Amino acid sequence: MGSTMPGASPDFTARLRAAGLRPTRQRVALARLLFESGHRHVTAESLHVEVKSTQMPVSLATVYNALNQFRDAGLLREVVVAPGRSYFDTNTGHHHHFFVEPDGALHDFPSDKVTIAGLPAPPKGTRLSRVDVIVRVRR
Amino acid sequence: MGSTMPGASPDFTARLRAAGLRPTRQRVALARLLFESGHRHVTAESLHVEVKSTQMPVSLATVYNALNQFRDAGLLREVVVAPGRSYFDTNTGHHHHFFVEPDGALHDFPSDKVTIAGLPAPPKGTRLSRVDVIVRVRR
DNA sequence: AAGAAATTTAGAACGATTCTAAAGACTGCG
DNA sequence: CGCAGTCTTTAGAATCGTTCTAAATTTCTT
Ligand SMILES: [Mn+2]
Ligand SMILES: [Mn+2]
Ligand SMILES: [Zn+2]
Ligand SMILES: [Zn+2]
Repeated sequence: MGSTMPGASPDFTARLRAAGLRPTRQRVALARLLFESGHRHVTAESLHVEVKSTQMPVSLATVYNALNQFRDAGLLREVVVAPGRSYFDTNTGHHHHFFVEPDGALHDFPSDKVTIAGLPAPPKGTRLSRVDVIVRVRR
Repeated sequence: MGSTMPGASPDFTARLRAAGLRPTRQRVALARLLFESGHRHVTAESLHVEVKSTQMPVSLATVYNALNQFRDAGLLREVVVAPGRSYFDTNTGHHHHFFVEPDGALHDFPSDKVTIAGLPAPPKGTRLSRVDVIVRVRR
């Protein structure tokens, strides 16, 4: 058995360490929720609700800290679709989003079949950073 | 001369009335700032600063009310580019945006030269509402 | 195990936006 | 015009999402 933490998640521990983050219990618990299944879109509040119903409840401040750190480390990407609320996306690859207006649900779609042609050159003195396509839909 | 308000703006008065909004002095003052010259991108705060240096200062609450009403009436469109701040856009036609990351500046670009091909069909039970393209650039 | 450094936490603080309820303005009618 | 009715404005309080503070706890290194 493992030397220090039975039932630990060496995967997430290593992944956090590789990102330059100490694998604290809180960060491991959050990383498990975020990364152990498929891609997800969460808000700080939704992730906090989720982690509270766990063996390792985590304060809301820590959820915010972790999300920002994970984003800065490239483990997450932040998606802005609505004023006043940030979504964090575990899918860091190239893709775009459907945003379902009333409920606030986000759905990925791959960018490799999408062609954006005819974009003008960036304004003088600026370099392209990212192109976000948000397809807003309603029921 | 006009019958009741010398120096009034019949243009804006009529435009507000057509939108189902009473042409109050505050709304006329804001409409003048927003619509009398070319297209603009404003925040509630920036428009408030601007209108305060006018013969008709307007409270911040009224600026928020007016921007939301103008948006609901189709006179403005709301653009979401950064968490925690809403931009209102006097250009309600089809177009997209450059967003200059550090300073928060927005620049329009026309959508008629841009081709977006290969967008997947909207999720089941939803109808397309709008496609937003945000080209994020940095200095 | 001990010390140093990083992290977590509760609660306060913050900035943007909305709400409340009282005062004021606009409109239609006499 | 003058009034009543309705809508609008306003200051200030409240709310909401997020960040900050500073003290307690955990992690890491030796
Ligand atoms: Mn953030
Ligand atoms: Mn709004
Ligand atoms: Zn996504
Ligand atoms: Zn615009």
